[in-house]
Amino acid sequence: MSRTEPWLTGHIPVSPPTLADVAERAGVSRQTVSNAVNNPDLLRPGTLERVRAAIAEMGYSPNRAARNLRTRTSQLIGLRVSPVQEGTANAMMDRFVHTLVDNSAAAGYHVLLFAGDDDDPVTGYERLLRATAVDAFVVTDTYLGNPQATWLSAHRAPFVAFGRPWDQPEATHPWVDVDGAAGTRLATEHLLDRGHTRIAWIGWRKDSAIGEDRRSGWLGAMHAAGLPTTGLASRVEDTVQSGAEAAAVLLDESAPTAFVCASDTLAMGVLHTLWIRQLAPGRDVAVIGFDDSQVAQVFPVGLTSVRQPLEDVASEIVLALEGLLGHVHAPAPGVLLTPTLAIRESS
Amino acid sequence: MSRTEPWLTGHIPVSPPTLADVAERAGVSRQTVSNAVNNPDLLRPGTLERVRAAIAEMGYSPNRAARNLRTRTSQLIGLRVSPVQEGTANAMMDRFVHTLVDNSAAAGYHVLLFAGDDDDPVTGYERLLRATAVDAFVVTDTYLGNPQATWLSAHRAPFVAFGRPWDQPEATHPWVDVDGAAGTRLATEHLLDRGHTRIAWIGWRKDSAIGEDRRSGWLGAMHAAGLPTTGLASRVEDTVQSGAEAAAVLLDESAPTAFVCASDTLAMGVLHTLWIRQLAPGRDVAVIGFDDSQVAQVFPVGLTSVRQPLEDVASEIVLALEGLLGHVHAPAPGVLLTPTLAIRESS
DNA sequence: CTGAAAGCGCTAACAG
DNA sequence: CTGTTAGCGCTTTCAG
Repeated sequence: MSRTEPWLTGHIPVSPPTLADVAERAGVSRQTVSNAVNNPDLLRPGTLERVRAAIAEMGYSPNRAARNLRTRTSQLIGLRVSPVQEGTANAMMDRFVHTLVDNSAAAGYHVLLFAGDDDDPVTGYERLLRATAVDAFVVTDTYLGNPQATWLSAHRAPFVAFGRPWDQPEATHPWVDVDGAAGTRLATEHLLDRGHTRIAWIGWRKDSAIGEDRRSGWLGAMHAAGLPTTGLASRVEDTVQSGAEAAAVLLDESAPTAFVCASDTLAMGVLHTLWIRQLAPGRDVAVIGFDDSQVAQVFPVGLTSVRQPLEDVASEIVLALEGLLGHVHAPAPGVLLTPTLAIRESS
Repeated sequence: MSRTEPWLTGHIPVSPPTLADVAERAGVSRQTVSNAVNNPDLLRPGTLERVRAAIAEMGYSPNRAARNLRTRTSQLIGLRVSPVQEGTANAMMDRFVHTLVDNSAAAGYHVLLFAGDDDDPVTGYERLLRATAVDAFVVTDTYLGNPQATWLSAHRAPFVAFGRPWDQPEATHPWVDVDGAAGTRLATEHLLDRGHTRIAWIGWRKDSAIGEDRRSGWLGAMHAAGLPTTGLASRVEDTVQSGAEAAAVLLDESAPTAFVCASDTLAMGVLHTLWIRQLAPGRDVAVIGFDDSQVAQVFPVGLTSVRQPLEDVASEIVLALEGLLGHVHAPAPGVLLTPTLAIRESS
């Protein structure tokens, strides 16, 4: 592959070979070359081989634009990137994007990144759609109240969401999500196994559906174990500072021996408070975060964290996309995956 | 914009309007509509307004594939994503990609992500190039010895590198890079200002050009201050573990009061060793990392870190790309940007 | 199984 | 300043 192709050799840039060039060389019609590429079964073995040889010799690849124009597809999947949030541990998207790119490639798609500002999340989608620049979208930021999903549905644009349509039970679009409650349940049960009984929760404000979901896993596990939860829960903003303050208050008032947090960011706050109070994470007080971000992995003590199976999420999303675009009526409107626990020294 | 467009309203999906549709509605020829979009100056104000009204009414956008076929461009910039490295603090790419997407959008380009495996870094590029699927590439992983850059140059493919062609002085392609030596010099001088004199360096193996560059900044600043550096430098692998071990050895043998590290990952290792030895970062021993990763930002103590001006890198890259694609012979083959220091509690 | 004809939607090059 | 003509490279009919 890394051999120099004839048409790229010359010092004067020359346009790549076309179907017609290959056809002439192989002594067949253009159509036959097209078939050799797209429907090899239609060719007699001998012809096929001859055409293939010509293709290889000339370094031919079908022109994308021409094919797109003809087939009315682009083999492109749109993914909107929202502005980076500094100061949070959310490098999760990085991992997701990577696996999405890999999975899409296997299905013959590329990922097109486009910018979007959070004030008007819809216009980016609309432009690409009208220009028929992408075949479908992957929508990730469903936590925003999800105007994109609603808009895309209304406009019959193919898309798959990473995230459940929390507040729209009537939504029928395909989605893939991770069971946050199962994750925190896993975390809590892990701590119960370690002998902890006073396990605190630090999560987000009540208006976050994801936050409430994660909280319910902790609550359920505690109740199932017959343990009280009064005074052991806190709801704050997703910052290190808030996590640290919440931990301090909880330690003073309820003396928990372990913390389950809705995010790694909050868990870092807890670790900060422990450090100030000379408490050793994992030995004196256990801490578990959520997302298995790079911060959790690199942090010297090693932060135990709930890890989303993003590889599986990506592959399910691509599967759903293929269903959507293959005009196969996808059977599964929603897929819920279970996270795992990355256990480290902090628990 | 978020108003429902006529052609998207119906419950039966109907294809978007074409140039011809708009032309008919506006009572002009197709070419005039094309001009209204691409060369508005050519139209008489009255006609222009009439055409624009028709465009708005029908919700018309030029079909991308058709335009691409005709103009032989794709308005797409290819960016290869290599497999995620777990366990390192390198979320830098995240920030870079975001700013690249934003800057590209402003220039009328989208970013196409494609997968690449590190064993054969070239084939992904070749396929896209042959299919004329992208107009140009941005190459980021120049530290690999850079076979991509060489290959792309040889094949006269337009690309801009993020990273200098360290080992190829004869390279003529445009590149944008960050002055690592300036960054570590900044860090070292900051520590000197704070009264430190025994400042240690923990960096990478000698075969890393970037590593040697960063090391030279520390070395230069120390020498400029007339301070000795013997026994104060260590070269290890880029892992938390290695950083921790190197710090332990250096503390035992040379008793430095400050560390400058080639990466945040290594700095985390140093912090780990300090923590084990009950030394307070920033008070007992100062630590400075490199990259201002999320880890540095979120870490409870707050890790001072050299921050690459990725926004500027992205905008310079897009500038270079525009030069390349506009067939303007770009005047600047290389742009070197200076990093800043994000000062936190660890120093 | 192979070939010929047609056209996807757009814009470059002219002519009026 | 506007309209006509031509064709980018490909695939989808439909005949042979």
